[in-house]
Amino acid sequence: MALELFDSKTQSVREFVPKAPGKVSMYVCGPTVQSAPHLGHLRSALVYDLLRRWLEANGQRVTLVRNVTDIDDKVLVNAAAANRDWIEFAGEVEKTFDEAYRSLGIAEPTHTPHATQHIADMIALVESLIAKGHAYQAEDGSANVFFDTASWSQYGELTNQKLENMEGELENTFGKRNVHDFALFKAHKEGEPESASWDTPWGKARPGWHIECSAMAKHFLGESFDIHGGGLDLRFPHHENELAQSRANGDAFAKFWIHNALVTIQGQKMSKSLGNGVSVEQLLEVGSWAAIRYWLSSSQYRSNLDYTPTSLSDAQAALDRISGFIKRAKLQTGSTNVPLPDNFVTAMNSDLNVPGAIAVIHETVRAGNTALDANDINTVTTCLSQVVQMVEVLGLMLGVAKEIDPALTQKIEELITLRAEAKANKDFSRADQIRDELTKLGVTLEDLPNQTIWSING
RNA sequence: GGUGGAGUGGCUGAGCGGCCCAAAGCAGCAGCCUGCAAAGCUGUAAAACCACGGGUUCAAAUCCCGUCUCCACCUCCA
Repeated sequence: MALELFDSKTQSVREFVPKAPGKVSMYVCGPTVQSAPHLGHLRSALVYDLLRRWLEANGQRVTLVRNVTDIDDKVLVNAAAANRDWIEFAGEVEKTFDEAYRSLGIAEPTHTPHATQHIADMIALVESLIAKGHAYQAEDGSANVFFDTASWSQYGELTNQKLENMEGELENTFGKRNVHDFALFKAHKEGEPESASWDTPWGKARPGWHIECSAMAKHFLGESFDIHGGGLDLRFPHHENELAQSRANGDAFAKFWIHNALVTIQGQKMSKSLGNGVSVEQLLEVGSWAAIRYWLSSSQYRSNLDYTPTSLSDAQAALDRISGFIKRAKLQTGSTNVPLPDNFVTAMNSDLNVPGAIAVIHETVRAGNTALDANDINTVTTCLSQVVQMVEVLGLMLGVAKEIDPALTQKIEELITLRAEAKANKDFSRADQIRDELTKLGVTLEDLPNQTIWSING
């Protein structure tokens, strides 16, 4: 079965066929680096990481572009509030995103363009739009440049809206012809840093938010590409405007629009503006990065994902079940190359049903555990191989190879040996005493029929 | 006012016309294992009348109509 994805422009599930066989081009809206990431940003990045992994697992060569919006009103405002140079500020915030992505096992995109490095591309695109009659310099003579929504009859096609039904800004400001027109370039304002504007044919200005994605997508992927992704909250106006700009310019733009649903907390959207975001620091107090990744994968990407106090501990418990099987099975056998289970493939191909795919992992773990009990090594080998490969595709086992201080390892193993001796001598109070000691070190013991294995920090 | 989406067991969360008297995980319970166990495993066991009311169909959680509730977007947000 082929991969089917929900295209939010046509609002239908369609078979995904890349325009160039074997190659997939994807553009994903990355963060505006105005403040540190919260769960929602991580979910978004993870969704496209999973899509990319699945495409690659199926032999596609994926070119993934994820931009960084490093010039924007909020960046300037937040930098000023922190009394910092905005460029440094944006760079630092970006680092916190990179760090979180890396820790979550999200692979680096093929390209990570920054808005400030593609001003020339944007100017060229805007000049072209003006020449085609779809954009204009502000009526008030400022360096503001707007997209002329009235000139583009298909405006609203992405979100199925009509201009006359839309609420607009109450006041028509900055020299727009129409309240729904949106900025392509914003004129330099008094009090803003000189470094935050560029010389353009219309005067000193900085780019509007939407134009960067159109320009950078075209720069890296061409006029037409396969997939455009981003958070559901970007559908309008951001993606609608991107589409309008690019299409009005004559570019075919994205063939599939993918929108990931949001992370909620108590049923409400987690967002910077609501200030209810759960930060990475807060999460790491209750769970590991692996638990965060597992949890973020545990709902289909088009469903909301509600954060509850037990979310991460539930995820950690489920993950421990999988890693426990892998660890035990590896003591008995190795893994070989086997095909992924059909159910797993079907789930992944069904609009990236990752929770369905995870269910298959658990089913396979159960089968493997049963086989371990029955000493059925052939089945154990098959299950282990399948689990390892599925886990690999989903990138679930973060930090499996985490390093432990060799001296500590030695101490732990000595204690385990002493405990085994005590047990052999039926000195159980001594054995329990040693076990307590290990518990204090954060070590959990697991007594197997013929040996004791251990893990650290739960 | 407009445009989308959602309501499934104690919790999380799949399924979207028959394989569903509803996957999977967590919690719980029972059993196994164990010197014991806070660890591990298993479940032929238990737990959901799939928001509510109508309808279509041989067959509905899944389709249609109505009602209620909730969420998102139309302003910066993944």
